[in-house]
Amino acid sequence: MSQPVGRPRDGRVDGAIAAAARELLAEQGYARLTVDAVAARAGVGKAAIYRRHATKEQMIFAAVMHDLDLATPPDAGSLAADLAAVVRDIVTSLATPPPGVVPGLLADVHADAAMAATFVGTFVKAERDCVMEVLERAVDRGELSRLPDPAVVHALLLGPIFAWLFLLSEERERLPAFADALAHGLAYMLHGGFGDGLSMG
Amino acid sequence: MSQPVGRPRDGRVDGAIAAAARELLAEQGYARLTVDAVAARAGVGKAAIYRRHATKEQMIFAAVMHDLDLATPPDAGSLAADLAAVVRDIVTSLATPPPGVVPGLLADVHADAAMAATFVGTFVKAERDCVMEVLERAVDRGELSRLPDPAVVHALLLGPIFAWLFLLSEERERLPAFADALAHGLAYMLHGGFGDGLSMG
Amino acid sequence: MSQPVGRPRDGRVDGAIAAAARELLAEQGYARLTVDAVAARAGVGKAAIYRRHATKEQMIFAAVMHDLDLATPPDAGSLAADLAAVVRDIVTSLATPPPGVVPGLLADVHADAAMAATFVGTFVKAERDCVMEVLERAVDRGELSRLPDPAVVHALLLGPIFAWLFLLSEERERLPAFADALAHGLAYMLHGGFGDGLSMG
Amino acid sequence: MSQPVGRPRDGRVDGAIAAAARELLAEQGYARLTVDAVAARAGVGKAAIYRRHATKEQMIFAAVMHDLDLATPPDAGSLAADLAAVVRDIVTSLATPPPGVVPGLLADVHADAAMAATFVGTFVKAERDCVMEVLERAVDRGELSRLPDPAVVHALLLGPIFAWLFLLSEERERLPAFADALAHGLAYMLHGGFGDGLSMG
DNA sequence: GGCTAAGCGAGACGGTACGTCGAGTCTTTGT
DNA sequence: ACAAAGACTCGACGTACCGTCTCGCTTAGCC
Repeated sequence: MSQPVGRPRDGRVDGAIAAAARELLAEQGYARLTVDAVAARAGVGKAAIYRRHATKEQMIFAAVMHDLDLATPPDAGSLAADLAAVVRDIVTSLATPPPGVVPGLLADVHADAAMAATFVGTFVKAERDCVMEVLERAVDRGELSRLPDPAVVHALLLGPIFAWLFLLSEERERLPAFADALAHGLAYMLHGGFGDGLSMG
Repeated sequence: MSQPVGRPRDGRVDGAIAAAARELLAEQGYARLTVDAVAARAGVGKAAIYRRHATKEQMIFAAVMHDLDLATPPDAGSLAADLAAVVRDIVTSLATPPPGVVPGLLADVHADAAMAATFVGTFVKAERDCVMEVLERAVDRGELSRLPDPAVVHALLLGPIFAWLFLLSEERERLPAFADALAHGLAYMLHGGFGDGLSMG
Repeated sequence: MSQPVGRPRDGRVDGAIAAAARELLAEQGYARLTVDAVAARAGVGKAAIYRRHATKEQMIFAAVMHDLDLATPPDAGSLAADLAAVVRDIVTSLATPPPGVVPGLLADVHADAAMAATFVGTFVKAERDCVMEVLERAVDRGELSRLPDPAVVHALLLGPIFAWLFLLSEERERLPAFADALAHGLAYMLHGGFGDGLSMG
Repeated sequence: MSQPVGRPRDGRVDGAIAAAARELLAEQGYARLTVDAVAARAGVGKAAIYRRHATKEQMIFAAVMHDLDLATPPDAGSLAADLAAVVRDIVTSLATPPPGVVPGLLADVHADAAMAATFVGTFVKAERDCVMEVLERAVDRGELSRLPDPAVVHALLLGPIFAWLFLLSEERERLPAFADALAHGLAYMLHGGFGDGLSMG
């Protein structure tokens, strides 16, 4: 391993950058965010940002994703309850960032293959693992006879929430009720055998 | 009504701009699209573009949205079959544009209130009308006892397709099968009473 | 000769264009003058302007030069008095247009060979004829023994006035006194034999 | 004094901009000069130009004026000889730049109050100092009894040269002879008392 | 009176340059 | 070697203006 030489990085700088980025995203929106503004707000040189992040997009990605809580929720006793917990986590992830940030980030992810790989390997995989765990619990419990395709279930959980917020621009007040109904409807579907093997994949 | 005065707009210019924009989106991707390049490709001055569109983003929006086919599909005899037809239209809308265009457009829509209003009033409303029509047919047919909330059904149709393509980056080959299963699963859910009154909306 | 066919030009349009151009030159300065503004002010289409003038510069040239009085002043009895009258005409030509117009016009003349030819053939030649006439009177009168080079005398009359106004930006109040001294100084010089044949040309 | 912070300006950039501008003025003329072309020729970004000059015109002004040699010529022993030396310097200043540059610059100077002030404070003042020095020498020598108004003498020196070149478009071959005659004629006039006190100023 | 040709105001057209802004890199001085 | 500051190249943006063209309409002379 290489011994670090010279002045070590100031750890407070990382935090200042992320905080400044989040503040400016909230104040001015995704499209109006500039690296110069982040540097100025953070009281930091632009070089300090580019020493840590290869591009502006990766800086934003890091700032927004920095503390996403994606641990699998504890066993709630039933598939429906477990799915409801997962859906609530998804809602939190999508509804917490300032408006415009999630669509902006998604566009940037699709414009850069490296970010796409990171995004799928980090965020998607973590969520997928939650889904997988919850489904396996249901099989173990005997609620489901076979393990459904987790990609399918994942899409059915994540997609409607995303659509509600960012495609249809429906009222956010109704989102918790919609999320809950989604979890129960999906459990009903899975109990009915949809999602098993051939019928869905 | 004010009768037009001065030289009228040349309709071929609108078409040339939209065509050039679509070509360049396909060839170079969303992020690399330049207004100058569109003007050059269309054989048009930049002024002609900015006379029609306030910003680059609105030009792209108009070019991509200009001829989306969102007519309600004919009655297929059952709710499941009708939903399958709607889902196929949605898949076509989302999967046809060159990669990166849909996420880019979505980000731009969320960065501009005027575009957001247009987007909801055009694309979303047209799709919503399809959904509504299909659900009313099912009620008329006696398949459903009550009319479900069309916003909920819309989110359940559109969201998973979008997630499959743009959030989860799942294989496009499996999309038709997934779309079909989605339509049938959703029909099963609606037959089961989910979406009626309190339980979902 | 070709018989004119079709609607004849509206003579009021020429006047309106020239008047609008002069007004806008006075209000906004040479560099800020636009053809659209002239057309709007004149209540005229741009085509009407370009039907009469090949370029913006020629339009300005015509508008500014439209009524320059360059008739040779009557015999005042002496070379000095005649020169003083010519100098007063030159002062009027140069000091009357709004500030910035003369330098602007001069730059345009030097940017376009056709305008340069017109300028020399019109304005310069008319002034040169005045100078020539005045010098010939002096020879006839016996004030001068030989005819000086009119180009030299012309430069010595016109140049200092131009310099006072546009190169040195000296006070305009002192210009009449300066012009008068110039005329007398020049007459003194010519009486002394400067300007004759070899000694000056 | 505030000590400089951040990266200092690269002095080579200033030189490259000025050199590129002068080259392009010579190659393409005043009207065809573009800022983009200057930047490209200088191997410099446009931002580097606009960091130094507020407008295209000020850039050209700086490029053309940057190294005008306006030192007072050494004492040549007589007023006529001193004036001849000053006139030669003026001829060099006016006849050296590519055609069209001097009129163009003059027009731009009159379109911008800030440039006008700089022009008078720099170029005019330096020339005026030369004139003043030469006249004082003549007074010290006893050639002149009183000091003439330097503004008047300046106008009489500079104006005819400018007129010869840019107003009358006379032959450049005859310019040296004209300049020499001008110097001697002016010396004759001054010796005769014109320019003293009341008679000229 | 009808026909033809050219004028008219209005404003869109292609093109070109402007001056600004942002991204990512580099070069200072300090610590 | 890292820090802040800020100049650097590059390239796109949206605006402005020029000179031309295209509308619908008016105004003349010639049949």
